[in-house]
Amino acid sequence: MPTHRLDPIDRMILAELQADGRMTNVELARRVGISAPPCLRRVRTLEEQGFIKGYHADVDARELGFEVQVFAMVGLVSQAESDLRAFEERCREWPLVRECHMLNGEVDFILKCAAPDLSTFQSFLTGDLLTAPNVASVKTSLVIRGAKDEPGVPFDVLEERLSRNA
Amino acid sequence: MPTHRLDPIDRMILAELQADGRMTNVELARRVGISAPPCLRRVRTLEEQGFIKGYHADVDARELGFEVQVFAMVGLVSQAESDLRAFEERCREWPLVRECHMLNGEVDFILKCAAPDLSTFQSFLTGDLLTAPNVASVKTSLVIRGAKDEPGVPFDVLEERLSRNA
DNA sequence: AGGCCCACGCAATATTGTTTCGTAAAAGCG
DNA sequence: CGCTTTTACGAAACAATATTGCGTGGGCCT
Repeated sequence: MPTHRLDPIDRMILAELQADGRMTNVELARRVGISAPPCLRRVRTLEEQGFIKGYHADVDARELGFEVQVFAMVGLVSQAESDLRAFEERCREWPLVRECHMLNGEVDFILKCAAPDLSTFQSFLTGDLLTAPNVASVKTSLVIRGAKDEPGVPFDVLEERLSRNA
Repeated sequence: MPTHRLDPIDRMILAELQADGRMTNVELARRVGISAPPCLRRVRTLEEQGFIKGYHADVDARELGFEVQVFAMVGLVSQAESDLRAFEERCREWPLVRECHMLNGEVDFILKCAAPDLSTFQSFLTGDLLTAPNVASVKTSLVIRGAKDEPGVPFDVLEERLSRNA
């Protein structure tokens, strides 16, 4: 079990790498105010302990030809744990499904999907999702436009909170 | 206007950097089958042309103390363009709101929110979101657990599609 | 064919990543 | 209160990578 305690420098590192994941280590070290070697050690530790799960380029879906983005609200017939797991596993195998979250309330899952065009999504919807075992209902909403898409978490909220509890 | 045409190597680069945004350029070059200098030139071009919008570390929200993730479905009173813009602008200023997408159908916007705990989210909900001008209704759903969270777009779907149209 | 234009690869240099090591400050203990 | 242990830092040395400049070969138009 790791030492699960992050000091202010660790949090700065996470905030910087969340904002720019390709920053060089020397630049990162300069920004958080320590020299390069301990900075790199901290980053490696944060990766090993799972605070950093990975690094990803943010590609422009529309420019790449994925013009359709859809949120799908899915209700299941059975909410037995094994049935929930089975549905989640199916979602992992569908490449059009980018995110799958289990929710409370009347809807069981929300899916974020990306497709090159509407007909591709429609054939996925009718051919895969609606016909999957245990699926009771699906309500889809097309994304007209994106207004905000920030990665990860708001570190400023975290810092505020920590200074209050200090 | 750029030459908007991506060859197979460009798409490979995007796929690799989406999967691992911190890959070194020599490793990337090795994987896509060209030498390092032209590979770096391609990456720079993809960045300048906007195919790559940025790089981000994927941090573990729960480990960091953001235990609550919520989807909020928001309906507005007026859907006049200026009112839509005004609401979007407000979302950009709320740090708890990580994503904001405008939808078709009965719901106008879907918001993905992250908060350290339920009470923080509740005070945002009642103090900010519900009392914001022009907001008619908000339905929130807590995320019980995440089942899939893949970044970006499925490149294998794109390649399939391109080979069919060839 | 000839010439132009890209994009490539090679080689050289600048910058960065990584390991090693000595030191100093903080935490635990007699 | 002083000692040991632990932990993290920074400087230097080394390895690897990023970046630039340049020469070359293939596609393409006239």
